[in-house]
Amino acid sequence: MTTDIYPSMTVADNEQKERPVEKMQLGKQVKAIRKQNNLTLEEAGKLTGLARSTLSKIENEQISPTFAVMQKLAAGLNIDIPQLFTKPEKAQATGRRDITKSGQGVPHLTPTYEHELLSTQLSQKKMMPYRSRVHARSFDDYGDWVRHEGEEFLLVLEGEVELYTEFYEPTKLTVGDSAYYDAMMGHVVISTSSEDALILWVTTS
Amino acid sequence: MTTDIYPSMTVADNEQKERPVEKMQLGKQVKAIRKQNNLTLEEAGKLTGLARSTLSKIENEQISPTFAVMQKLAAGLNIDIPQLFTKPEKAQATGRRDITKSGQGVPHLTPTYEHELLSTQLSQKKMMPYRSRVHARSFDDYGDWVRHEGEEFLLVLEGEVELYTEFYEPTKLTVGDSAYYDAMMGHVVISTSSEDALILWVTTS
DNA sequence: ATTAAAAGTTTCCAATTGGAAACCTTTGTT
DNA sequence: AACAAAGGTTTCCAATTGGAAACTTTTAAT
Repeated sequence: MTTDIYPSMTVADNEQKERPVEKMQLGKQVKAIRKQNNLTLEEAGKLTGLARSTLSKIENEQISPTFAVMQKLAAGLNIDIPQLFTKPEKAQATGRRDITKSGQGVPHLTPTYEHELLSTQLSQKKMMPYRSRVHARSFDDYGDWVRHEGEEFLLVLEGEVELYTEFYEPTKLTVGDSAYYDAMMGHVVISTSSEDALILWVTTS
Repeated sequence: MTTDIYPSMTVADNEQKERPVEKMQLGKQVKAIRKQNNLTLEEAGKLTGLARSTLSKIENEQISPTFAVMQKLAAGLNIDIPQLFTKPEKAQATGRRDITKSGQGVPHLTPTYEHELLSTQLSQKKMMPYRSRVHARSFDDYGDWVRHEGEEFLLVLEGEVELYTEFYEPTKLTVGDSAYYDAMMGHVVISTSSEDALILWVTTS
């Protein structure tokens, strides 16, 4: 070993420590998925291009399917391969809700926007909704692209705006129009009407 | 949920549409991971409990390993199985966007709602936005609670509604009001004004 | 209850995988 | 350059998978 910052793997290392083995039954999972789609082995066979006997054996853990077969399975059932052996993480049913009356959100001001954060009572949520008045009137009001992790959905509530996104032509949006984009792609919204535009935004956390 | 928005799978369905096949080379990936850890086939063999000939053949795509072997591989190299065939997601910047002009979404009708699905061009997205006219005028129009995986955000665009959620008192919402809740908690929205209410909904996938 | 059809399991065997060892190739040393 | 050693590939074969068809169980209908 040279001077690695992080210890690299060694044979000895691993022979010791046990990694918590993926103890999910691939078979159980496949069967569950098939049942969820109300398919018989015959039908699933048609979809995946596999013999129903093969499917039966996989479901009953009598054989360990090859990767090629797993690909056929996933493609045929229209799912991703990991779903074949990963438990569908059970809804963390928080059983909570949070209502925000109009105008009662948490304000957050910037030169270009006047944000009103919604649903701020729930901390662990997967989406971040907020409503914003757009002050910006030109791309230069931002200086540069806005860019961050996650995906973003927006809906125009009032006014008219122009949505600038990297790689695309600027697009005019009016009340009721919406857009969905990868937020890592540079993006910026400016108001093109006389008054400020009002936008609803939802971002993934 | 009784009123599914998305159609369920059928045999006919799938025989038509091709799912973009995971065209990642499992072999390339395995080799890359082994190299990253500065392991020889011999060493990797020790770690995983597989013959170096087997590893060689897997890396060169000469054989399709069984799931059992993939488990050994993952355990031995101390990674998760999906990493064996998934490119290390580079902030998965899809670099895509999808704009839906007002009224141009995909319609979906139920007795209680008139949905307009937004941003349907992007398939792998994390949020599902749609705009709905609420026909329902009483809880009984639904028969039972609506309940499903994920979280839900809603914003009232027009009209007045009453939001029923399990464990909470019904709440009146008017234009601009919003709510965020765990969708596993029973929920239902009814219009309380003379005309149908219009709601924006965003659900996690 | 009986029968027919559908769904699922098991058997049998050809095709493919996985391991041991032989066989190449590359790297490093003199 | 020649050699040795390490790393990697290919061969050969036993073990296992995957498909076709036989067989058993379940469901539905009379």
